[in-house]
Amino acid sequence: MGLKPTIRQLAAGETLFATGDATRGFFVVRKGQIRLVRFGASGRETVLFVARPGERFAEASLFAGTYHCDAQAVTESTVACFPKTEALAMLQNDADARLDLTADFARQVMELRSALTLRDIRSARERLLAHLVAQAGADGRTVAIKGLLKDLAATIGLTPEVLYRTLAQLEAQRAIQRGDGTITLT
Amino acid sequence: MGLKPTIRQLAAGETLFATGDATRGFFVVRKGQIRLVRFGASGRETVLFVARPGERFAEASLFAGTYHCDAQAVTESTVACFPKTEALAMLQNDADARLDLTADFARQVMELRSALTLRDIRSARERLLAHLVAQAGADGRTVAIKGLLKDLAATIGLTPEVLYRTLAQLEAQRAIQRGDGTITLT
DNA sequence: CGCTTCATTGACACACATCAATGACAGTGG
DNA sequence: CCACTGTCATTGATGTGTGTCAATGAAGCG
Repeated sequence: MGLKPTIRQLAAGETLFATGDATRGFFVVRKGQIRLVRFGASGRETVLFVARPGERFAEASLFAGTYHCDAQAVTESTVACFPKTEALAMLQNDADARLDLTADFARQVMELRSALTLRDIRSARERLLAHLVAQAGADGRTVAIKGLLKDLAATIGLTPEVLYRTLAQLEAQRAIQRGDGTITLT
Repeated sequence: MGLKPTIRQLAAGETLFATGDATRGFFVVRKGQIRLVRFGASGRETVLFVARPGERFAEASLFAGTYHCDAQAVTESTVACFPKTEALAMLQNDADARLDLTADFARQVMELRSALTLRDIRSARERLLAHLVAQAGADGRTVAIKGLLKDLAATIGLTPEVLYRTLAQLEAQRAIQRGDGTITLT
């Protein structure tokens, strides 16, 4: 982005914006976690998304007048704020930046749809294999595991225990091979 | 869109494009269903997305040289084809069109993230209630059910039977009230 | 009227979530 | 340098919620 954001610190539990507030722009998490929640008439709250470091949120606020959910810091957090007016002006004027942003959104849409379709696979074994196939590198067989296994478990919608078990089972059946930070399909 | 697409008929099982093909553009389903699948080195296939009438797919192909998955018609289908070059030219020249497209992508990103977060709720009862809260109309209590209940079941990742049961249970507990095509939270 | 699909309810089994315990490992502080 | 602490990875035991199979009624449709 050719934009220079302002940085904002948030204490745990602090509110970044609330439903009905005039939109100020979109944000990127630098540190901590930001929860986007919506409250129903019954008072029941629904978590729409939990943004983690590196993730962008409230993008649609660029095209709306008010926010449609609340944003609260789960833990002590730092966020980069990209003002709406500047971002929109960039979309209007800067051809390269505009295509970048549009292309990035398009790529995210496909990624998210893949992730959602993956969740439709009930079996832990099949879901994990499908994820590995989708994440496989150039050779189509090797998958790099970046980060913790428990985080992988969360991204594919399994509990860590089930993931560990399933990995062990697949390895015992020689369907995969586990290396340091990598998994190879066989 | 100010674009006039070409229409294409597909027989059940017919392939619209395959992995590695040069990108021709993006598509909108008019009738039928189109499956986007990826094949792993092992031959295992992974369904990335099933596009239904009104849904757009292969948007990211506008920003890539080749397709990264196969598109096959599940049933006899009709798709509208929007050529890449024209679409990109329109994005360059027509400010309104590109803002529309970007806004639509941004909205889809948020919707998909909400849908994905919803899937993290294990309990059928809680997941359904969260969905209803998120979908509630202006009064925050009334949800219009467009389409079949079994389709609702699919979108929130439940089997139809479980959805029917959960709805009946919630109504018996007076947590919701069911009307003709509507559900009201109480 | 058959035929099809949807909505609904019942019965049952199993896969996954949950709780619990252990070892490995890194970081920390005395 | 060594207890101490915390987190992650791993495996075991157990229960339950959800999926699955099955049957029925209702409604739309040719």
